[in-house]
Amino acid sequence: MLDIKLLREETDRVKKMLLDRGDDFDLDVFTDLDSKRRGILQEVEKLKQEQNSVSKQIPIMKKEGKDISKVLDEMKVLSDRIKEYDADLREVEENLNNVLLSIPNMPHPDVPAGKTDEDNVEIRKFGEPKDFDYEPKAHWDLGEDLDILDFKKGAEVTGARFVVYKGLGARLERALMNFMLDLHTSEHGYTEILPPFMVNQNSMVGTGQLPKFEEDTFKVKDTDYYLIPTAEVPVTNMYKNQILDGNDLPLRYCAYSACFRAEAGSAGRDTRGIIRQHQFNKVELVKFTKPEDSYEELERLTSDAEEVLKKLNIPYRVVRICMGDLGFTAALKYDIEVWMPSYNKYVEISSCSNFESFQARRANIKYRNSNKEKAEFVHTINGSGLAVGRCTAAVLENCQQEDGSIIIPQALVPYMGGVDKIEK
RNA sequence: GGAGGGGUGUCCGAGUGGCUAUAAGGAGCUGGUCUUGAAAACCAGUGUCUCCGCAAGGGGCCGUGGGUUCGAAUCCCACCCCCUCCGCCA
Repeated sequence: MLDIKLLREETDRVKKMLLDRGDDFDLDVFTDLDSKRRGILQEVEKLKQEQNSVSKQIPIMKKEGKDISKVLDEMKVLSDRIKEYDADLREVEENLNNVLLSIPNMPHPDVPAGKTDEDNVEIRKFGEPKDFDYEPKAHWDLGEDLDILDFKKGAEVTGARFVVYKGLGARLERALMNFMLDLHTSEHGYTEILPPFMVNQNSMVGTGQLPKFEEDTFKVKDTDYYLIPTAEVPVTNMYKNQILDGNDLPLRYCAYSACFRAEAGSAGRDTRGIIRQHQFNKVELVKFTKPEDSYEELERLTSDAEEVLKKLNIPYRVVRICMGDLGFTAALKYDIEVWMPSYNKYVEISSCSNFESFQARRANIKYRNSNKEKAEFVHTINGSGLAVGRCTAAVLENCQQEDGSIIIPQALVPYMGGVDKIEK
């Protein structure tokens, strides 16, 4: 959510932002509702002031033995009028709030212009894609041949876009999760969280998934609960409606969770393999920082996530996401893209974003350095560290041998119980 | 799932329709007095708001949302959360 003062005072700037993002939201809707609300408010508050002051007089007049029946009659009329205004106000405020929750974040000036992911700007690269002297296999073929990924069973047990990991495939996925969590907790200073995998609607609004992206979510029937699309949601909302001690900032958390996404609108994309599933594993990094530290912390978080691929020695690049591809909530975003031989290109494996105060304002998360100061909104930052399923796919494809076996990266071998190769 | 108890400001905690509840009292915090310095003691200040207003000022907020009333933290309804006991259960 943006500061309402910004929307009022710098309407043109916000309009330009919406245009740059390719968002078709009409800001005049906000302006109208906002002035309507203020109009009603000024009327009703005048009436309430009168009601309050007369109400204070009533017990005094009673005590003096005066006849107050006429005053009570007048007050009844006043009270009814206030109720009418309040009802109008409620309606306008509900609409206004929905509008506020539907306006995307203001991008940072460093966000490159552009409309699609084609326009994202490469920032740096690690490693070189291996030049196979044979036709490399895709991870779905490798996985089926080695009997470690079973797409047929996933489809039978549940449906399309679900997979069953078997044997060393399951072990590899679990090894990656543990490897990532250990790296971030013991070397990068994050505190591990194992959050609930369902959250209430309020939390989904807090981090920006709702109300706009309902069709991307899985909702649990007859409850207020949603399956989390990322651990960002429960972890960020741990501090909703709280004032944090500035001396404790930045807070750095890492969390494993399964993630659930309906992938509405992605029909036909990445239908083979484990790149785009309805359920996948992810280790998420989340930070709460002071505003002045947030961009430095974003850089650190991104490099913390990159470290996973460096240690696995798998090629990747980092891109800065352009205006049109930025997403609703971010002010600035880096994607880490891993080399995927079957796609013959780099594929997103992590998105690292600074939301500035956008989520903090929605979830009402503040800090103050001492109780002399007025509390201010924190900045929130998060990124995948990394998407585990995609990382499994990357290991299979990048570490494959001509005979279809997989050489496990050295850093993972201890997590594989000493197994250094997956073969038939 | 059943029965009972509870949710009040930074924290503890009082308050069951108007009678300084204009949220008591205490702790904490800030400033001061005293002191070589500190502690203690004493004095004073100290809730919040993405609410309205140029300001003066006004309004809202006692778990959440409705309602009753001239007037609600207080009464009514629904829901959420926490605690105790019972049942069920990995």
